[in-house]
Amino acid sequence: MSERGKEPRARSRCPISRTLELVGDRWTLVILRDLFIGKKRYGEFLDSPERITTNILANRLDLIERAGLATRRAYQHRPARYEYELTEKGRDMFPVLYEMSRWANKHYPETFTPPDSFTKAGMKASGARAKRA
Amino acid sequence: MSERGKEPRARSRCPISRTLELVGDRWTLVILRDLFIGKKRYGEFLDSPERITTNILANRLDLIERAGLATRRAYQHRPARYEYELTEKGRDMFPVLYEMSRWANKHYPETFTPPDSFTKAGMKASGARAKRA
DNA sequence: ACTTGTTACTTGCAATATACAAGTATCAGA
DNA sequence: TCTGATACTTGTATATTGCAAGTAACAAGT
Repeated sequence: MSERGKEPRARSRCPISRTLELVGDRWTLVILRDLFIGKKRYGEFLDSPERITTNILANRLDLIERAGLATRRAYQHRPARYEYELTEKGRDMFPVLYEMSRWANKHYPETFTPPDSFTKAGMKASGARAKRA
Repeated sequence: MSERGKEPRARSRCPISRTLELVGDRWTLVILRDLFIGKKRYGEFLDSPERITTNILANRLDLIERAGLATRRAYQHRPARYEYELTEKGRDMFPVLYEMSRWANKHYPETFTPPDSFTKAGMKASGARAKRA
């Protein structure tokens, strides 16, 4: 990947629109979810039940890194192997995931309730930043 | 529009994935945002600064209605004119929009802070449902 | 040495979605 | 009759997605 090039200017200054320009697709936030669960490696993301394809995964990992939501670092050289880790900016996305989760749990009974490990990990990761009201 | 046909089965039972299958695109949630602001009509959605195109708007309004996020009703016949209105299911999406807004406000200083009218309207619309823990 | 397996991708191609421009139908009002 | 408004639909080019296959660099087994 790694097609450089200026990112197109934002459609507007609306914060919702701005967020959607970054993560408004079917896959980016499921990778973020996996990172919150503690997954770090390419193969782990591939194993998720949604079955992301390899080209999309590679593309999204690149976008996620370039957007500063996660960092990539080699945990091994020769052959190079990488791990991805959420940044604070990425961790700050937890409340969005949390509210999506609550919404679906309310309106789609076939969805499962996230395990405490997710909720607690996310709460801790995003810290008091997740609080409000 | 109005291509019927069964909706494809969900990728997984994960509530986050399920939500993204519905609203995981660049436009659906900006239309929801407009509905929260109080916009009701086709032309009002078109006027938003993001400049949605007419075919996408028509498609999304159809999807939004079919998903039960809003209802469509004719406010006038001959010629038929319609207004869209959030359902409870749609109003329940407010916390997601709110958290997206907060996230972008924190990480993208060029985004504006939503007016109180948005926040209050949303809080009221989603009511105590948005509360908890 | 050769084969198999693992990891992290890339490449090719068809299908679908999006953007952009233009057109349509139905009416109201001048 | 002409202009304008509203709510779309249609056509076409481009971009994104999904699916299958291939690649590179090694490790371990036979």
